Amino acid sequence: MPLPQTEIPGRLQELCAQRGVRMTGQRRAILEVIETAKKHLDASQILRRAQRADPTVNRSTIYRTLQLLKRQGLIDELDLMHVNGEGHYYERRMNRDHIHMACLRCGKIMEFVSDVFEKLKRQVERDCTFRIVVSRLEIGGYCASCSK
Amino acid sequence: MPLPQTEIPGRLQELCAQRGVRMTGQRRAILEVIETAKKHLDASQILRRAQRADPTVNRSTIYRTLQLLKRQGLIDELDLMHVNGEGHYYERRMNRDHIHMACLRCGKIMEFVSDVFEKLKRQVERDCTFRIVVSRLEIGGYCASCSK
DNA sequence: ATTTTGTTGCAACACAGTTGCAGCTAGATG
DNA sequence: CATCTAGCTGCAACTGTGTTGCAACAAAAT
Repeated sequence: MPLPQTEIPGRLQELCAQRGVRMTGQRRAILEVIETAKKHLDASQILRRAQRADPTVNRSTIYRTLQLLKRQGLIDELDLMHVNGEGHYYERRMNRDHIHMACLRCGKIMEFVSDVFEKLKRQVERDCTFRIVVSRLEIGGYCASCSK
Repeated sequence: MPLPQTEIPGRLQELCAQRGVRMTGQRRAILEVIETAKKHLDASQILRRAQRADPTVNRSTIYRTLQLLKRQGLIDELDLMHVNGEGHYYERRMNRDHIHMACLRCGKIMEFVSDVFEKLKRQVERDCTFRIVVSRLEIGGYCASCSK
């Protein structure tokens, strides 16, 4: 079961600089949180963590920055099938897209990289004449331990 | 570009009866709206339309009924990439899953049925030992006319 | 006809996400 | 290095989505 590769630290800031995105203390704190997160975080979790580095960071800045990063294609927005609450979760965009599986019983989130997924996207682009910018495949069901 | 097949009218009510779901006037109104919808509707649109058949239908009943239908696997919940607002959209679950494509420029929603998608789901079930209950593939990008 | 069980409207609530604005700051300019 | 300006920020107030406790009510089992 292939896992998505991890990324170089500081990369997100570097990519922002390349695109002429103005860098501020608050944004640095937010990028740091997103980059070092070991699980998917929602806006309020990102806020709490970013405030540890910079207590002045405000809730609206979180939302504005998340919008910016989404527009820049640097992060992806997820629902994770709402197994752990409404609202959205965010993650650093990786080199390769991956599928998210959410266990409806234990709430565990799993990730999966697949060539078939890449093939499917190419098929959509070809057969539907559609230029893909962002894609999101979420699956809800039961993980190995909860299926028993 | 294959399209998802349409369904028999009244089917939703029939399926509810089969599962022992109690039928009320309000639920009939809501099921009717979902079944005859020609585009994806959100909760407030479903409310407004259901109230045309039964003006007493309340907002909470909409949300409670949508939850019920979701739990029963009779409808699917979509984000449609939030191209037309936050919140969720709903549609009758079809025999075959389909992919949703949302144009980030004109907001058009397209649907696509693919064997490769079915293959991908089987691969996930096999390789990850995951029993799929619900899946949702949404793609954002540019449609043929907006790509030009 | 009666009883049971689940559904409903209502009003109040919780929470996610947005916005207008005045003040501030990154980084461009000379 | 001082100045300037576009763009960012905190704040507070707001919008909209979805939830909940409760008393009244209605479906369907008896």
